[in-house]
Amino acid sequence: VVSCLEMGETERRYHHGDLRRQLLTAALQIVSERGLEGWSLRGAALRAGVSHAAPYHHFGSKAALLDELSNESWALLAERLAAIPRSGSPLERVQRMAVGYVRFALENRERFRVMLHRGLAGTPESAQAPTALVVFRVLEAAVAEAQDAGVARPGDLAPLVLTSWATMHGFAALVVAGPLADQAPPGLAEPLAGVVAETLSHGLGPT
Amino acid sequence: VVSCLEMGETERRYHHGDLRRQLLTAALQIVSERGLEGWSLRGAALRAGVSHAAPYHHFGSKAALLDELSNESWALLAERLAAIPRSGSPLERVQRMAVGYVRFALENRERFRVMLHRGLAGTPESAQAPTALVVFRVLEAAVAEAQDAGVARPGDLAPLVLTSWATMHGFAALVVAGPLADQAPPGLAEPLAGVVAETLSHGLGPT
DNA sequence: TGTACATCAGTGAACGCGCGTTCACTGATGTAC
DNA sequence: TGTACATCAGTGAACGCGCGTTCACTGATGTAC
Repeated sequence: VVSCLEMGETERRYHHGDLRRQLLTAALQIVSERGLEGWSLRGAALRAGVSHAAPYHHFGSKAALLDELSNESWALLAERLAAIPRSGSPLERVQRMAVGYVRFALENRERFRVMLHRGLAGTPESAQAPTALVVFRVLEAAVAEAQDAGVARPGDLAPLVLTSWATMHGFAALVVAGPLADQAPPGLAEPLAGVVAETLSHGLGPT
Repeated sequence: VVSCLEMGETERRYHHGDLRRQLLTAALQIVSERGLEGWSLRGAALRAGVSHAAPYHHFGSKAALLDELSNESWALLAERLAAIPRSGSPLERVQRMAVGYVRFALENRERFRVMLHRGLAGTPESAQAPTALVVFRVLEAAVAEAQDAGVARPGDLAPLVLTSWATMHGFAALVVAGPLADQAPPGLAEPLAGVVAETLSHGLGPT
Protein backbone atom coordinates (compact mmCIF):
# COMPACT_ATOMS: atom_id res chain seq x y z
CA VAL A 1 0.00 0.00 0.00
CA VAL A 2 1.41 3.33 -1.04
CA SER A 3 0.81 6.06 1.49
CA CYS A 4 -0.82 9.27 0.44
CA LEU A 5 2.26 11.26 1.18
CA GLU A 6 4.41 9.16 -1.11
CA MET A 7 2.19 9.59 -4.13
CA GLY A 8 3.20 11.88 -6.95
CA GLU A 9 1.77 15.33 -7.19
CA THR A 10 -0.40 14.76 -10.20
CA GLU A 11 -1.53 11.18 -9.80
CA ARG A 12 -3.37 11.77 -6.56
CA ARG A 13 -7.04 11.44 -7.09
CA TYR A 14 -9.04 9.94 -4.33
CA HIS A 15 -8.68 11.10 -0.79
CA HIS A 16 -5.49 12.90 -1.54
CA GLY A 17 -6.21 15.47 1.09
CA ASP A 18 -4.81 18.08 -1.21
CA LEU A 19 -7.88 19.14 -3.09
CA ARG A 20 -8.70 21.84 -0.60
CA ARG A 21 -5.37 23.52 -1.27
CA GLN A 22 -5.63 22.96 -5.01
CA LEU A 23 -9.03 24.61 -5.10
CA LEU A 24 -7.68 27.66 -3.31
CA THR A 25 -4.80 28.10 -5.71
CA ALA A 26 -7.04 27.39 -8.69
CA ALA A 27 -9.40 30.13 -7.53
CA LEU A 28 -6.47 32.50 -7.15
CA GLN A 29 -5.27 31.74 -10.67
CA ILE A 30 -8.67 32.32 -12.16
CA VAL A 31 -8.99 35.60 -10.30
CA SER A 32 -5.66 36.71 -11.71
CA GLU A 33 -6.70 35.78 -15.24
CA ARG A 34 -10.31 36.78 -15.36
CA GLY A 35 -10.79 39.13 -12.45
CA LEU A 36 -12.84 38.84 -9.32
CA GLU A 37 -16.16 38.63 -11.13
CA GLY A 38 -14.83 35.98 -13.46
CA TRP A 39 -14.17 33.18 -11.05
CA SER A 40 -16.64 30.48 -10.11
CA LEU A 41 -16.64 27.46 -7.87
CA ARG A 42 -17.25 25.31 -10.92
CA GLY A 43 -14.33 26.89 -12.71
CA ALA A 44 -12.02 26.26 -9.79
CA ALA A 45 -13.15 22.63 -9.61
CA LEU A 46 -12.61 22.20 -13.32
CA ARG A 47 -9.13 23.63 -13.07
CA ALA A 48 -8.34 21.33 -10.16
CA GLY A 49 -9.39 18.43 -12.37
CA VAL A 50 -12.36 17.46 -10.32
CA SER A 51 -16.11 17.40 -10.75
CA HIS A 52 -18.01 20.57 -9.97
CA ALA A 53 -19.63 19.05 -6.92
CA ALA A 54 -16.39 18.01 -5.28
CA PRO A 55 -15.62 21.39 -3.66
CA TYR A 56 -18.61 20.96 -1.38
CA HIS A 57 -16.71 18.33 0.54
CA HIS A 58 -14.20 21.03 1.49
CA PHE A 59 -16.06 24.31 1.51
CA GLY A 60 -19.59 25.02 2.58
CA SER A 61 -20.16 27.50 -0.20
CA LYS A 62 -18.52 29.70 -2.77
CA ALA A 63 -18.32 32.53 -0.28
CA ALA A 64 -16.63 30.29 2.27
CA LEU A 65 -13.81 29.51 -0.14
CA LEU A 66 -13.28 33.19 -0.84
CA ASP A 67 -13.34 33.99 2.86
CA GLU A 68 -10.70 31.41 3.53
CA LEU A 69 -8.56 32.85 0.77
CA SER A 70 -8.96 36.33 2.20
CA ASN A 71 -8.16 35.30 5.77
CA GLU A 72 -5.17 33.29 4.66
CA SER A 73 -3.86 36.28 2.72
CA TRP A 74 -4.25 38.68 5.63
CA ALA A 75 -2.41 36.21 7.82
CA LEU A 76 0.33 35.90 5.22
CA LEU A 77 0.72 39.66 5.10
CA ALA A 78 0.83 39.90 8.89
CA GLU A 79 3.49 37.19 9.04
CA ARG A 80 5.55 38.98 6.49
CA LEU A 81 5.37 42.28 8.31
CA ALA A 82 6.17 40.67 11.65
CA ALA A 83 9.21 38.97 10.11
CA ILE A 84 10.84 42.29 9.24
CA PRO A 85 14.01 42.40 11.36
CA ARG A 86 14.69 44.91 14.11
CA SER A 87 17.75 46.68 12.83
CA GLY A 88 18.29 50.40 13.18
CA SER A 89 15.64 52.67 14.59
CA PRO A 90 12.17 51.29 15.31
CA LEU A 91 10.82 53.99 13.03
CA GLU A 92 12.93 52.69 10.19
CA ARG A 93 11.34 49.33 10.81
CA VAL A 94 7.87 50.83 10.43
CA GLN A 95 9.13 52.41 7.25
CA ARG A 96 10.30 49.04 5.96
CA MET A 97 6.95 47.59 6.92
CA ALA A 98 5.22 50.14 4.72
CA VAL A 99 7.40 49.16 1.79
CA GLY A 100 6.85 45.48 2.57
CA TYR A 101 3.10 46.03 2.66
CA VAL A 102 3.11 47.57 -0.78
CA ARG A 103 5.48 44.95 -2.12
CA PHE A 104 3.20 42.22 -0.83
CA ALA A 105 0.30 43.81 -2.68
CA LEU A 106 2.32 44.18 -5.86
CA GLU A 107 3.68 40.65 -5.77
CA ASN A 108 0.34 39.11 -4.84
CA ARG A 109 -2.10 41.23 -6.75
CA GLU A 110 -4.82 38.59 -6.80
CA ARG A 111 -4.51 37.94 -3.07
CA PHE A 112 -4.66 41.64 -2.35
CA ARG A 113 -7.67 42.03 -4.59
CA VAL A 114 -9.43 39.22 -2.77
CA MET A 115 -8.61 40.87 0.55
CA LEU A 116 -10.11 44.15 -0.61
CA HIS A 117 -13.04 42.40 -2.16
CA ARG A 118 -14.21 40.71 0.98
CA GLY A 119 -14.72 44.03 2.71
CA LEU A 120 -16.64 45.26 -0.29
CA ALA A 121 -18.82 42.32 -1.13
CA GLY A 122 -21.36 41.47 1.52
CA THR A 123 -22.65 43.61 4.30
CA PRO A 124 -21.84 40.93 6.91
CA GLU A 125 -18.06 40.95 6.85
CA SER A 126 -17.87 39.37 10.25
CA ALA A 127 -15.59 36.56 9.14
CA GLN A 128 -12.86 38.73 7.72
CA ALA A 129 -12.25 41.30 10.40
CA PRO A 130 -10.59 39.16 13.09
CA THR A 131 -7.87 37.83 10.82
CA ALA A 132 -7.21 41.19 9.24
CA LEU A 133 -6.80 42.75 12.64
CA VAL A 134 -3.65 40.69 13.14
CA VAL A 135 -2.04 43.19 10.81
CA PHE A 136 -3.17 45.98 13.09
CA ARG A 137 -1.57 44.21 16.06
CA VAL A 138 1.73 43.82 14.26
CA LEU A 139 1.82 47.49 13.33
CA GLU A 140 0.75 48.44 16.82
CA ALA A 141 3.67 46.57 18.35
CA ALA A 142 6.13 48.18 15.96
CA VAL A 143 4.88 51.70 16.61
CA ALA A 144 4.83 51.07 20.34
CA GLU A 145 8.50 50.14 20.19
CA ALA A 146 9.18 53.42 18.44
CA GLN A 147 7.34 55.26 21.16
CA ASP A 148 9.27 53.42 23.86
CA ALA A 149 12.51 54.34 22.16
CA GLY A 150 11.42 57.96 22.15
CA VAL A 151 11.57 58.31 18.37
CA ALA A 152 7.80 58.46 17.88
CA ARG A 153 5.46 61.07 19.23
CA PRO A 154 4.28 60.11 22.74
CA GLY A 155 0.64 59.91 23.68
CA ASP A 156 -2.20 57.93 22.19
CA LEU A 157 -0.94 54.95 20.26
CA ALA A 158 -4.03 54.31 18.15
CA PRO A 159 -3.86 57.41 15.92
CA LEU A 160 -0.25 56.68 15.02
CA VAL A 161 -1.01 53.05 14.22
CA LEU A 162 -4.06 53.96 12.20
CA THR A 163 -2.19 56.57 10.24
CA SER A 164 0.50 54.02 9.45
CA TRP A 165 -1.95 51.36 8.40
CA ALA A 166 -4.01 53.84 6.38
CA THR A 167 -0.99 55.10 4.50
CA MET A 168 0.36 51.66 3.59
CA HIS A 169 -3.03 50.26 2.78
CA GLY A 170 -4.10 53.30 0.84
CA PHE A 171 -1.01 53.45 -1.28
CA ALA A 172 -1.23 49.74 -2.01
CA ALA A 173 -4.90 50.02 -2.88
CA LEU A 174 -4.39 53.02 -5.16
CA VAL A 175 -1.54 51.34 -6.96
CA VAL A 176 -2.77 47.76 -7.20
CA ALA A 177 -6.51 48.11 -7.53
CA GLY A 178 -7.23 51.80 -7.79
CA PRO A 179 -6.89 54.76 -10.09
CA LEU A 180 -3.10 54.60 -9.97
CA ALA A 181 -2.98 51.06 -11.32
CA ASP A 182 -1.33 50.85 -14.72
CA GLN A 183 -0.89 54.58 -14.46
CA ALA A 184 2.85 54.66 -14.03
CA PRO A 185 5.61 52.36 -15.31
CA PRO A 186 5.54 49.13 -13.28
CA GLY A 187 8.94 49.63 -11.70
CA LEU A 188 8.01 53.01 -10.31
CA ALA A 189 5.55 51.96 -7.63
CA GLU A 190 8.08 50.47 -5.25
CA PRO A 191 10.53 53.37 -5.05
CA LEU A 192 7.55 55.66 -4.68
CA ALA A 193 6.41 53.50 -1.79
CA GLY A 194 9.82 54.18 -0.30
CA VAL A 195 9.44 57.93 -0.24
CA VAL A 196 5.86 57.67 0.90
CA ALA A 197 7.09 55.52 3.77
CA GLU A 198 9.65 58.17 4.64
CA THR A 199 7.00 60.85 4.77
CA LEU A 200 4.88 58.62 6.95
CA SER A 201 7.73 57.93 9.34
CA HIS A 202 8.44 61.64 9.53
CA GLY A 203 4.84 62.16 10.48
CA LEU A 204 5.12 59.66 13.31
CA GLY A 205 8.15 61.42 14.75
CA PRO A 206 8.10 63.80 17.74
CA THR A 207 7.10 67.41 17.24
CA VAL B 1 -49.68 70.15 -24.85
CA VAL B 2 -47.98 69.81 -21.50
CA SER B 3 -44.23 70.23 -21.64
CA CYS B 4 -41.99 67.56 -20.23
CA LEU B 5 -40.62 69.89 -17.60
CA GLU B 6 -44.04 70.67 -16.26
CA MET B 7 -45.00 67.06 -15.70
CA GLY B 8 -45.07 65.64 -12.21
CA GLU B 9 -42.19 63.56 -10.94
CA THR B 10 -43.93 60.22 -11.01
CA GLU B 11 -46.17 60.49 -14.03
CA ARG B 12 -43.36 60.90 -16.51
CA ARG B 13 -43.18 57.91 -18.70
CA TYR B 14 -42.25 58.45 -22.27
CA HIS B 15 -39.28 60.51 -23.25
CA HIS B 16 -39.02 62.06 -19.88
CA GLY B 17 -35.29 62.41 -20.24
CA ASP B 18 -34.90 61.48 -16.65
CA LEU B 19 -34.62 57.73 -16.87
CA ARG B 20 -30.86 57.85 -17.14
CA ARG B 21 -30.62 59.61 -13.79
CA GLN B 22 -33.25 57.37 -12.25
CA LEU B 23 -31.37 54.27 -13.30
CA LEU B 24 -28.20 55.55 -11.68
CA THR B 25 -29.88 56.29 -8.39
CA ALA B 26 -31.77 53.01 -8.51
CA ALA B 27 -28.49 51.16 -8.98
CA LEU B 28 -27.01 53.03 -6.05
CA GLN B 29 -29.95 52.13 -3.85
CA ILE B 30 -29.74 48.47 -4.75
CA VAL B 31 -26.02 48.45 -4.05
CA SER B 32 -26.65 49.94 -0.63
CA GLU B 33 -29.29 47.33 0.12
CA ARG B 34 -27.91 44.21 -1.41
CA GLY B 35 -24.24 44.89 -1.93
CA LEU B 36 -22.17 45.20 -5.05
CA GLU B 37 -22.79 41.65 -6.20
CA GLY B 38 -26.48 42.00 -5.64
CA TRP B 39 -27.36 44.64 -8.17
CA SER B 40 -28.37 43.99 -11.75
CA LEU B 41 -29.35 46.05 -14.72
CA ARG B 42 -32.72 44.35 -14.69
CA GLY B 43 -33.16 45.16 -11.04
CA ALA B 44 -32.34 48.81 -11.60
CA ALA B 45 -34.81 48.97 -14.48
CA LEU B 46 -37.49 47.34 -12.38
CA ARG B 47 -36.93 49.81 -9.58
CA ALA B 48 -37.10 52.69 -12.04
CA GLY B 49 -40.46 51.34 -13.15
CA VAL B 50 -39.39 50.50 -16.63
CA SER B 51 -38.94 47.37 -18.72
CA HIS B 52 -35.65 45.54 -18.45
CA ALA B 53 -34.67 46.47 -21.97
CA ALA B 54 -35.12 50.17 -21.50
CA PRO B 55 -31.70 50.84 -19.96
CA TYR B 56 -30.05 49.96 -23.25
CA HIS B 57 -31.29 53.22 -24.68
CA HIS B 58 -29.13 55.03 -22.12
CA PHE B 59 -26.22 52.74 -21.33
CA GLY B 60 -24.34 50.42 -23.61
CA SER B 61 -23.98 47.74 -21.00
CA LYS B 62 -24.18 46.96 -17.35
CA ALA B 63 -20.51 47.84 -16.93
CA ALA B 64 -21.04 51.19 -18.61
CA LEU B 65 -23.65 52.20 -16.05
CA LEU B 66 -21.34 51.24 -13.22
CA ASP B 67 -18.47 53.13 -14.81
CA GLU B 68 -20.57 56.23 -15.07
CA LEU B 69 -21.55 55.90 -11.44
CA SER B 70 -17.93 55.55 -10.45
CA ASN B 71 -16.72 58.48 -12.52
CA GLU B 72 -19.51 60.66 -11.29
CA SER B 73 -18.64 59.80 -7.70
CA TRP B 74 -14.95 60.55 -8.13
CA ALA B 75 -15.89 63.88 -9.65
CA LEU B 76 -18.23 64.58 -6.75
CA LEU B 77 -15.46 63.85 -4.28
CA ALA B 78 -13.03 66.05 -6.14
CA GLU B 79 -15.54 68.88 -6.18
CA ARG B 80 -16.11 68.56 -2.50
CA LEU B 81 -12.41 68.64 -1.71
CA ALA B 82 -11.81 71.59 -3.97
CA ALA B 83 -14.61 73.50 -2.27
CA ILE B 84 -12.90 73.40 1.11
CA PRO B 85 -12.13 77.03 1.95
CA ARG B 86 -8.66 78.50 2.30
CA SER B 87 -8.67 79.65 5.88
CA GLY B 88 -5.68 79.31 8.16
CA SER B 89 -2.54 77.51 7.09
CA PRO B 90 -2.53 75.60 3.79
CA LEU B 91 -1.54 72.54 5.80
CA GLU B 92 -4.68 72.85 7.86
CA ARG B 93 -6.60 72.86 4.63
CA VAL B 94 -5.00 69.58 3.61
CA GLN B 95 -5.95 68.29 7.02
CA ARG B 96 -9.55 69.34 6.49
CA MET B 97 -9.44 67.68 3.10
CA ALA B 98 -8.48 64.39 4.73
CA VAL B 99 -11.42 64.64 7.08
CA GLY B 100 -13.67 65.63 4.19
CA TYR B 101 -12.48 62.63 2.20
CA VAL B 102 -13.37 60.25 4.98
CA ARG B 103 -16.65 61.97 5.62
CA PHE B 104 -17.55 61.66 1.96
CA ALA B 105 -16.87 57.94 2.14
CA LEU B 106 -18.89 57.55 5.30
CA GLU B 107 -21.82 59.58 4.04
CA ASN B 108 -21.82 57.94 0.61
CA ARG B 109 -20.86 54.40 1.42
CA GLU B 110 -22.39 52.93 -1.73
CA ARG B 111 -20.71 55.50 -3.95
CA PHE B 112 -17.38 54.86 -2.30
CA ARG B 113 -17.85 51.13 -2.67
CA VAL B 114 -18.58 51.55 -6.33
CA MET B 115 -15.47 53.68 -6.72
CA LEU B 116 -13.33 51.02 -5.08
CA HIS B 117 -15.06 48.29 -7.01
CA ARG B 118 -14.23 49.65 -10.42
CA GLY B 119 -10.53 49.36 -9.76
CA LEU B 120 -11.03 45.83 -8.55
CA ALA B 121 -13.39 44.43 -11.11
CA GLY B 122 -12.01 44.29 -14.57
CA THR B 123 -8.40 44.31 -15.63
CA PRO B 124 -9.04 47.16 -18.07
CA GLU B 125 -9.70 50.03 -15.75
CA SER B 126 -8.92 52.55 -18.41
CA ALA B 127 -12.21 54.37 -18.09
CA GLN B 128 -11.93 55.06 -14.40
CA ALA B 129 -8.45 56.45 -14.05
CA PRO B 130 -8.84 59.84 -15.77
CA THR B 131 -11.76 60.97 -13.63
CA ALA B 132 -10.24 59.69 -10.43
CA LEU B 133 -7.06 61.60 -11.13
CA VAL B 134 -8.95 64.85 -10.72
CA VAL B 135 -8.77 64.12 -7.01
CA PHE B 136 -5.01 63.84 -7.33
CA ARG B 137 -4.88 67.24 -9.01
CA VAL B 138 -6.92 68.86 -6.26
CA LEU B 139 -4.65 67.45 -3.57
CA GLU B 140 -1.61 68.39 -5.58
CA ALA B 141 -2.68 72.02 -5.74
CA ALA B 142 -3.38 72.11 -2.02
CA VAL B 143 -0.02 70.61 -1.08
CA ALA B 144 1.77 72.91 -3.51
CA GLU B 145 0.24 75.88 -1.75
CA ALA B 146 1.58 74.54 1.52
CA GLN B 147 5.01 74.23 -0.02
CA ASP B 148 4.86 77.75 -1.39
CA ALA B 149 3.92 79.03 2.03
CA GLY B 150 6.92 77.25 3.47
CA VAL B 151 4.86 75.10 5.82
CA ALA B 152 5.41 71.85 3.91
CA ARG B 153 8.69 70.14 3.28
CA PRO B 154 10.31 71.50 0.10
CA GLY B 155 11.46 69.28 -2.74
CA ASP B 156 9.55 66.73 -4.78
CA LEU B 157 5.83 67.38 -4.71
CA ALA B 158 4.66 63.94 -5.79
CA PRO B 159 5.66 61.98 -2.67
CA LEU B 160 3.87 64.44 -0.43
CA VAL B 161 0.73 64.33 -2.54
CA LEU B 162 0.80 60.56 -2.77
CA THR B 163 1.27 60.21 0.96
CA SER B 164 -1.68 62.49 1.53
CA TRP B 165 -3.90 60.67 -0.91
CA ALA B 166 -2.82 57.27 0.39
CA THR B 167 -3.58 58.20 3.98
CA MET B 168 -7.03 59.59 3.30
CA HIS B 169 -7.96 56.88 0.87
CA GLY B 170 -6.56 54.12 3.05
CA PHE B 171 -8.33 55.27 6.16
CA ALA B 172 -11.59 55.62 4.29
CA ALA B 173 -11.17 52.20 2.71
CA LEU B 174 -10.34 50.52 6.00
CA VAL B 175 -13.27 52.10 7.74
CA VAL B 176 -15.94 51.93 5.06
CA ALA B 177 -15.15 48.75 3.17
CA GLY B 178 -12.31 47.09 5.01
CA PRO B 179 -11.47 45.26 8.21
CA LEU B 180 -12.26 48.30 10.33
CA ALA B 181 -15.83 48.54 9.10
CA ASP B 182 -18.37 47.87 11.83
CA GLN B 183 -15.41 47.40 14.12
CA ALA B 184 -15.83 50.52 16.19
CA PRO B 185 -18.90 52.49 17.21
CA PRO B 186 -20.16 54.45 14.19
CA GLY B 187 -19.46 57.87 15.65
CA LEU B 188 -15.84 57.09 16.31
CA ALA B 189 -14.58 57.02 12.74
CA GLU B 190 -14.78 60.74 12.11
CA PRO B 191 -12.89 62.00 15.17
CA LEU B 192 -10.32 59.31 14.47
CA ALA B 193 -10.03 60.66 10.96
CA GLY B 194 -9.27 64.00 12.59
CA VAL B 195 -6.26 62.78 14.51
CA VAL B 196 -5.06 60.73 11.56
CA ALA B 197 -5.25 63.90 9.49
CA GLU B 198 -3.16 65.69 12.12
CA THR B 199 -0.50 63.04 11.99
CA LEU B 200 -0.50 63.23 8.24
CA SER B 201 -0.13 66.99 8.23
CA HIS B 202 2.70 66.71 10.72
CA GLY B 203 4.38 64.31 8.31
CA LEU B 204 4.10 66.82 5.50
CA GLY B 205 5.76 69.52 7.56
CA PRO B 206 9.40 70.59 7.27
CA THR B 207 12.11 68.60 9.03
C1' DT C 1 -52.34 76.31 -37.89
C1' DG C 2 -52.40 71.55 -39.84
C1' DT C 3 -50.36 67.63 -41.57
C1' DA C 4 -46.66 64.06 -42.94
C1' DC C 5 -42.83 62.06 -41.37
C1' DA C 6 -38.42 60.92 -39.13
C1' DT C 7 -36.75 60.00 -34.76
C1' DC C 8 -36.74 58.66 -30.16
C1' DA C 9 -37.62 55.91 -26.03
C1' DG C 10 -40.20 52.80 -24.54
C1' DT C 11 -42.25 47.36 -24.59
C1' DG C 12 -42.36 42.30 -24.26
C1' DA C 13 -40.86 38.01 -25.99
C1' DA C 14 -37.04 35.26 -26.60
C1' DC C 15 -32.19 33.30 -26.49
C1' DG C 16 -28.77 31.19 -24.21
C1' DC C 17 -25.77 30.80 -20.67
C1' DG C 18 -23.23 29.66 -16.54
C1' DC C 19 -23.91 29.38 -12.18
C1' DG C 20 -24.59 27.61 -7.01
C1' DT C 21 -26.35 23.95 -4.87
C1' DT C 22 -28.46 19.29 -3.89
C1' DC C 23 -28.72 14.38 -4.15
C1' DA C 24 -28.29 9.54 -4.68
C1' DC C 25 -24.53 6.99 -6.01
C1' DT C 26 -19.85 4.55 -5.84
C1' DG C 27 -15.39 3.34 -5.29
C1' DA C 28 -11.29 4.02 -2.24
C1' DT C 29 -9.51 4.23 2.36
C1' DG C 30 -8.48 3.01 7.01
C1' DT C 31 -9.75 0.42 11.08
C1' DA C 32 -11.56 -3.01 14.45
C1' DC C 33 -11.47 -7.63 15.28
C1' DT D 1 -2.35 -11.35 8.19
C1' DG D 2 -7.42 -11.33 6.47
C1' DT D 3 -11.74 -9.83 6.44
C1' DA D 4 -16.09 -6.93 7.43
C1' DC D 5 -17.47 -2.59 7.71
C1' DA D 6 -17.94 2.42 8.56
C1' DT D 7 -16.42 6.50 6.67
C1' DC D 8 -14.72 9.53 3.41
C1' DA D 9 -14.18 12.02 -0.97
C1' DG D 10 -15.16 11.67 -5.15
C1' DT D 11 -18.97 11.43 -9.55
C1' DG D 12 -22.68 12.87 -12.71
C1' DA D 13 -27.34 14.12 -13.34
C1' DA D 14 -30.59 17.41 -12.29
C1' DC D 15 -32.98 21.73 -10.54
C1' DG D 16 -33.93 26.26 -10.97
C1' DC D 17 -32.68 30.72 -11.33
C1' DG D 18 -31.58 35.35 -12.73
C1' DC D 19 -29.02 37.44 -15.69
C1' DG D 20 -27.14 40.33 -19.93
C1' DT D 21 -28.31 41.15 -24.28
C1' DT D 22 -30.89 41.30 -28.80
C1' DC D 23 -34.78 42.23 -31.69
C1' DA D 24 -38.92 43.47 -33.95
C1' DC D 25 -42.44 46.26 -32.44
C1' DT D 26 -45.15 50.58 -31.18
C1' DG D 27 -46.67 54.66 -29.52
C1' DA D 28 -45.13 59.42 -28.34
C1' DT D 29 -42.54 63.42 -29.66
C1' DG D 30 -40.90 67.20 -32.30
C1' DT D 31 -40.10 69.26 -36.79
C1' DA D 32 -40.29 70.67 -41.70
C1' DC D 33 -43.32 72.32 -44.86
